[in-house]
Amino acid sequence: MSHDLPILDIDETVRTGGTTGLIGYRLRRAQLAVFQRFLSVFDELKLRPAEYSVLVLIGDNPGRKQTQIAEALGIKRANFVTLAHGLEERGLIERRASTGDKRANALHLTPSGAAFLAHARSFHEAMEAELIGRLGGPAKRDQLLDLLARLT
Amino acid sequence: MSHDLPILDIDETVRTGGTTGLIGYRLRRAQLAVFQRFLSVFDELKLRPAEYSVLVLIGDNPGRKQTQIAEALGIKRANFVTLAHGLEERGLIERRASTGDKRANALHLTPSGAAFLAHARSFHEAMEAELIGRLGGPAKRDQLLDLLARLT
DNA sequence: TATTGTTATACTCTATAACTATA
DNA sequence: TATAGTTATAGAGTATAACAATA
Repeated sequence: MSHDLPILDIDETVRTGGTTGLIGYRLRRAQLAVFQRFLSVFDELKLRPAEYSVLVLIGDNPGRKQTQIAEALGIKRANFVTLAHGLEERGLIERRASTGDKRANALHLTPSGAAFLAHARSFHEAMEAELIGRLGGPAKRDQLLDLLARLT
Repeated sequence: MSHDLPILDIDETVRTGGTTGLIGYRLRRAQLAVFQRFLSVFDELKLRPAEYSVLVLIGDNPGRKQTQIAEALGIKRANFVTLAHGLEERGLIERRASTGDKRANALHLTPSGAAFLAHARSFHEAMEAELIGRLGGPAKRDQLLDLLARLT
């Protein structure tokens, strides 16, 4: 892998000989490919990436306020409302009255939400295993996560 | 870097102890961070990532049809119309009548478009150098690009 | 005054269908 | 029949402002 290879290998008839950077471009391409894979795997569960991450966070941090979960995921609290409402309508989460602060909603998984999350997690783990395989093993995965962390 | 660290380090009060995968999540986070950096750097040029990639491709492949440039970048040809129109209105590109096929537009940079692109490239190269620094050098960058390619 | 959840709204990006003129 | 460019449109995702209830 050299930095002066063509940016594009999608269509061999269109190429660049640029020596400019391409980290952002390749990063975006890889992210889109992985997300596309996620979408197709989670299609039958009718679960979007953001919804899955919310369930994971609530499962690991029951009782938190909407603002806390939303901020941890980089979701604006205004947009989190619709997301949480959808999960609540599906019976996966509950918005209980918070003890102490009457403004806040304490988020919890319902029993069926916990079961659903366990199922979704197994899907995710299978996908992750496939990605690790493509990367060349767990050591390569750790290498990738380390490099990504340096960009964040 | 181990795989059973918390997914979230944004807010220490919200964490997961999950052993599930996080490649997609970290990939998305890193991609957003890099794109955010791109947006702030290219803000004064009033240039979006997609517009920049189009200019680069036209610069390296003058005379190509809209469809060819669009497909190479994963942009729908319907959405490419507005994008190309904006670049043309700014005097950066030209849509010339294609020789042979009267349906097609042959895309070219204008002289000022070429000068503008050279300027934008220098911005991009500086950003890329900064990213390489954060990664720990060119070897690390190549390592990252190699790993990303395996995911695509 | 500040914060929580909420509504309304707008802007970008992306996706599809359908049209026209050419091939 | 198929392709190139275009238009219209719809759906996500994301952003801000403003409000009522509560702190």
